[in-house]
Amino acid sequence: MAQSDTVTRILDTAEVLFAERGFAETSLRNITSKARVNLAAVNYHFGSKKALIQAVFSRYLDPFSERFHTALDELEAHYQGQPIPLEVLLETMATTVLAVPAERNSLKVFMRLLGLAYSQAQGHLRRYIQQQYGDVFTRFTELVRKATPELPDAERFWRLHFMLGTVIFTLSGLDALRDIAAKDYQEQVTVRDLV
Amino acid sequence: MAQSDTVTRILDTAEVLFAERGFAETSLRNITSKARVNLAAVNYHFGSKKALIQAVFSRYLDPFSERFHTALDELEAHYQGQPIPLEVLLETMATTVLAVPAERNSLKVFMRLLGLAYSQAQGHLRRYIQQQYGDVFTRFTELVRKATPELPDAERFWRLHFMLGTVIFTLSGLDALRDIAAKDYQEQVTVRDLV
DNA sequence: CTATGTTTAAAACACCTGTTTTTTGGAGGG
DNA sequence: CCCTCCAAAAAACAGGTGTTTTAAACATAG
Repeated sequence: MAQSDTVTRILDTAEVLFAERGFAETSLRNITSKARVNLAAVNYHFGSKKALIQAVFSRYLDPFSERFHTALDELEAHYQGQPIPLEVLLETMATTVLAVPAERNSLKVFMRLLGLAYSQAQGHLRRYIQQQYGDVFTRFTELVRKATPELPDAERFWRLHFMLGTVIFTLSGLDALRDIAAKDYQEQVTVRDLV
Repeated sequence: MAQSDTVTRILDTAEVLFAERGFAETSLRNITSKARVNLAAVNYHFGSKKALIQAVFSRYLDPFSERFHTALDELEAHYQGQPIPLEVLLETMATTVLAVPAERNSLKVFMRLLGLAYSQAQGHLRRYIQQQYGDVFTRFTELVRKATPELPDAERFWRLHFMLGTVIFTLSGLDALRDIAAKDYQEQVTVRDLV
């Protein structure tokens, strides 16, 4: 069993358990037993549970951050200093978000993790994400600012956070909602329908 | 020290600790030591930690449920079978929500708890809330249905959940956002501004 | 005052947690 | 072959968890 096998096995198992039950409710023994891996492997490869949590996020956010940066590069090159239309910015963000989990587990897991990062106190996580990926978000909001110069700063700030809240909250509870919807209205709902 | 004193002391302390750090991250010893109450008192008065969590929610949701029912009664009496306008329904819900925590701790705590109930798996909680307060919500959505007969059921369903997500997500992270807003824009934001 | 039921206090219980240490296994290079 | 190095496995550790038990204090009714 090569190293990478054990490491990715841990990451794969951890991310779905975290997404399902939260961080505190998921023990290392839950993860290692389900991943059929020795308990000590987590502390051996990652150092601590906190580091494992951050590694789970990195595996999603690193590709996202990179792609989003290059996508914004292309947009800026194309518009040559002119403000990029708001719809284009939002569309770009949406497609970048959707592109990431396609090759990994699922959009649901990704969104659940983002929701947990927001809601579940876990101070270290928010700090980590802030200092690791804060610049992409700052760059994006700056472009949004140029796209909507008529809005007061506070107004734009609140609208962005409303949007974020709606998306993360809804998509992170997606299959619960899908279940309700299916039961109530005999209707199939897919994510593509929503975007 | 009369009984009620110990019980309410536990509830008062538990609700802010739960709101701050979540359920799993808050131990009974945290609660009882901060409330200056014996550890065993929780299991004596409530039976278990799960029951304590449910009791915390009941203290918020029972008054809310009751008031909301009577508010809807008055509306139905006033409109005498005619559909109640959507804006009136939403306004009523908002004012009822805001009325509850006025006499208790704070809107922030109430919203944080609702957010946790949604996001933090805690299967027993969602089940409890569903079977305890499901009827109020059902009644409300039914009135919304009559107010918006032109909407397909699924469309209305999603719009309601989008709205819920926005409100809960935003208000539950309110002071974090308030801090950011204050730092970024030197602007004071109050909840009243938002509704 | 005694007796009864109820609330607090203290201690102990069994279990689970993240982490560390020790031991084993096995592959690659001199 | 032996040695080294690294990964895996097993065991042990210290500390925290929810809960239960035991003992004491208290109030109240007979």
